[in-house]
Amino acid sequence: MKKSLEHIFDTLKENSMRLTKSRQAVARILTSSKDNYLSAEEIHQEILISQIEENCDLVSVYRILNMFEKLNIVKKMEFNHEATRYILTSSKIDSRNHEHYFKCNKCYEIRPFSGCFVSKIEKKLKMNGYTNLTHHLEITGLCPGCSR
Amino acid sequence: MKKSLEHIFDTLKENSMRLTKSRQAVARILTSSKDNYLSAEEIHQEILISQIEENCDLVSVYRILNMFEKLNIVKKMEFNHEATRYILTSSKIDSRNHEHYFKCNKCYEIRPFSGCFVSKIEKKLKMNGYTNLTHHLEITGLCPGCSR
DNA sequence: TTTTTATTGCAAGTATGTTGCAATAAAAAG
DNA sequence: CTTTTTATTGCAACATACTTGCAATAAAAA
Repeated sequence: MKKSLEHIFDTLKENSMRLTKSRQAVARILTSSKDNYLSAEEIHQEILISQIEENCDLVSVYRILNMFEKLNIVKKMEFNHEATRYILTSSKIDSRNHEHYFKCNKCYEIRPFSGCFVSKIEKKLKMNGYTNLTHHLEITGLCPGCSR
Repeated sequence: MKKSLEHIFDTLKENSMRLTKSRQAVARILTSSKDNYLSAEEIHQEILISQIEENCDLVSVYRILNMFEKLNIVKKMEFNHEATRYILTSSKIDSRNHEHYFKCNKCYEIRPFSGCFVSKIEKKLKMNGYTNLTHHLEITGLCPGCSR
């Protein structure tokens, strides 16, 4: 926890970005929340709730998150037409380099899964002249806990 | 072409929906356009361009498309954070029951591809207690034509 | 033709952002 | 430890992709 917060601060310094209260607040929420996938709106709310002294406009949260993405501190996760969610690149989920997720429709938990079957399809496409391929896979349903 | 247009009109009658000019216009664009995936905005534009006498508010296009979806005339395709696209359920693309698409970033053509590798993953998940599974896969890049 | 009521068009609202610009605050300079 | 510089912020406004309420209109029934 502490570690990744310090890491974010270091990254900001290395890129000569100012260590403002807003940036500290966003970083703190990202590293301390039990959810590892948060929307800008949720981060904004958590900042408001957690500490009265701290304040950060939603617009700034968006700007900070976009900057964090450029600095490779967070990764954007776009689930269909929902609000973009942000995940720390240093998190367990991302560090294993998962690109695919299962999302429960009831508890909203997001779980990554390993094994990318899509690469097989991409291989085929490449052989047929397709280039610059990227993909996005998303499985939804009910997780074991919510299925009971 | 003609056939599917008549088919839409029949479906409306069967469900005692009025055969209004707006609905005819949307149906006409859906069945006659060379694109088989159209957004509400695009359908609206094509109506405006194609025949001066016909007019249909964008709001109505949305309402009509939502109704068409309920009557199983069209299917919604949601590509990431882009505008929803609508495809005729009677189209070749849909009738083969493809669930996955390749979308070219240059010419914007959407091509379905067969073979669902994802079902293997879903099988695994089901064995582990997951239920009500659905998935969405999307591959983007450059098609052979645009790669040259 | 008249009547009924489903449908439409307009205005306004919602969600999820982005952008311009003056005010503020972080870091550098003195 | 002030003052200065300029990056950052907050507010208002704009953008996109829709949805909703309601009075006016038009499709179908009477």
